[in-house]
Amino acid sequence: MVAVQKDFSRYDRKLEFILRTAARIFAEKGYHSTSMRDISRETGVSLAGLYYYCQSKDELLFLIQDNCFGRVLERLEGRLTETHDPVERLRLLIENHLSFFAANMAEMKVLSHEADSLAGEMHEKVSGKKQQYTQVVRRALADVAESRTEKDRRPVDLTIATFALFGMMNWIYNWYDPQGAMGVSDLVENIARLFLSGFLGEACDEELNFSNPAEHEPFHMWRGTKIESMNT
Amino acid sequence: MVAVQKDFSRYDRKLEFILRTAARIFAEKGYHSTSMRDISRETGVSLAGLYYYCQSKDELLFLIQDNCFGRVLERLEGRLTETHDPVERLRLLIENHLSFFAANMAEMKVLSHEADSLAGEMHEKVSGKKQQYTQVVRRALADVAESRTEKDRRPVDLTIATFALFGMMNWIYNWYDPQGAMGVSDLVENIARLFLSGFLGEACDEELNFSNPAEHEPFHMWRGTKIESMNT
DNA sequence: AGTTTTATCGAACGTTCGTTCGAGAAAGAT
DNA sequence: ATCTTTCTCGAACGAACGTTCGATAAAACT
Repeated sequence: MVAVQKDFSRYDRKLEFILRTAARIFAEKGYHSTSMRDISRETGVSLAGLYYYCQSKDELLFLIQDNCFGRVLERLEGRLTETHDPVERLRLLIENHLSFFAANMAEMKVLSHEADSLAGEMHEKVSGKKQQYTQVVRRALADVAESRTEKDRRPVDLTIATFALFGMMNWIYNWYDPQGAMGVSDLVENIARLFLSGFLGEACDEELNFSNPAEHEPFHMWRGTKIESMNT
Repeated sequence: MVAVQKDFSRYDRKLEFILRTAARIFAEKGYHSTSMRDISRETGVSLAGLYYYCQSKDELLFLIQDNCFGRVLERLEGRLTETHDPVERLRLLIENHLSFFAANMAEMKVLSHEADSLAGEMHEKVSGKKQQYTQVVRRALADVAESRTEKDRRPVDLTIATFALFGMMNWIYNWYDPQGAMGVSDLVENIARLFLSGFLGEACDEELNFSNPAEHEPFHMWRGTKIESMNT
């Protein structure tokens, strides 16, 4: 019953290692096509041993999604306190989403692509966070619209705009290669530009403050250092 | 060996009925979570009987995807001959994609969501059509950009713009309800507006010719009439 | 040292899966 | 009416699946 720091940390780090590996395989072959034997093989943990760290395959998916959503939300809410300017806040939001996506492609792909692979309570909990996140984005868009005179604003439906933005951002798991030549900064700048002022339309670079592009340091959702093998 | 019209038609119509049902179930529960027994139950065709109409479960998915892509491409190429104005062509392209999507939600969801569920030759063939489609869209965007002076154009990366547009359009299966209050016209207008002139930015309604909204007649990919049950 | 807690695993269980086979019914042709 | 082709299906097969159990090893604690 006495949980010393070392034991607690050991268990947690190995669970995290399993989750990280599982996320990678889920992203590669899809949740339903991945077997517990796949995860066993890749982690080096025996098939039965996995069930010491989770109650079911479902729970692995849940832990990945819940953790992932928690981190994005957490970081977003921290960032949004930085400024009160609606356009700048929206740019922060896009930057937060895309840089986190790029730094955690596997987990975010699992989050986007396996949204309906859970059922029951677990599905409810993840869906709750998704709705919460959606509301934050919708609110941010509404703020931008309201900060404008009717003349400087496009007559775009708020719901469509919200999901269009999500579509632009979440679709990247279908084509973007984080290792490739195109950096996260390019992604953020282009998508923020596209969404705000469109493919044609007038410039808004001053407002978006793209003259000195921000640093986009990778933000990994897992705490532990990379562990190639967990053989003790 | 003598294939009379009636026999040929009978076989084809039943295969189509199976494909249509399979597409619906694939869309509902995902390809890998759908069993041949599910399809058997919903179609009323016995488990073994299904294999008279297809060689494998893979082939069912392939036939749906191949058929679906074929139809969109076919219709798009027909429509694109209507005009030479780049902006109008792009609007046509968006309208074509979204109205087809809305009229064939199940099939298009299967196309978007199960893009990597096939392997080997079948995957190659569908991927080929996808690349072809992507090229057409990319070309259309390039034409729009080239028709503009540098001043009237946003400095947006062509690859990012292409996939951002696909993201906006394909993401709708995650939220849009074709039976709901929001019509396809709303979808097309808003997304075309958003993509071309952005959430802020200047108007482009004249160019997009939104004053008299076009008719968006449902275009169903299957030829046959609706068949509730195939009991003969 | 001994005792308790934590961690690991081989072997197996029951289920479900995609697919096959051969017999037979239905439909069409002559 | 007879023969041929087209179509259907119950029953079964082998493989793979998620999960469990009891034994055992490793680690931590006293």
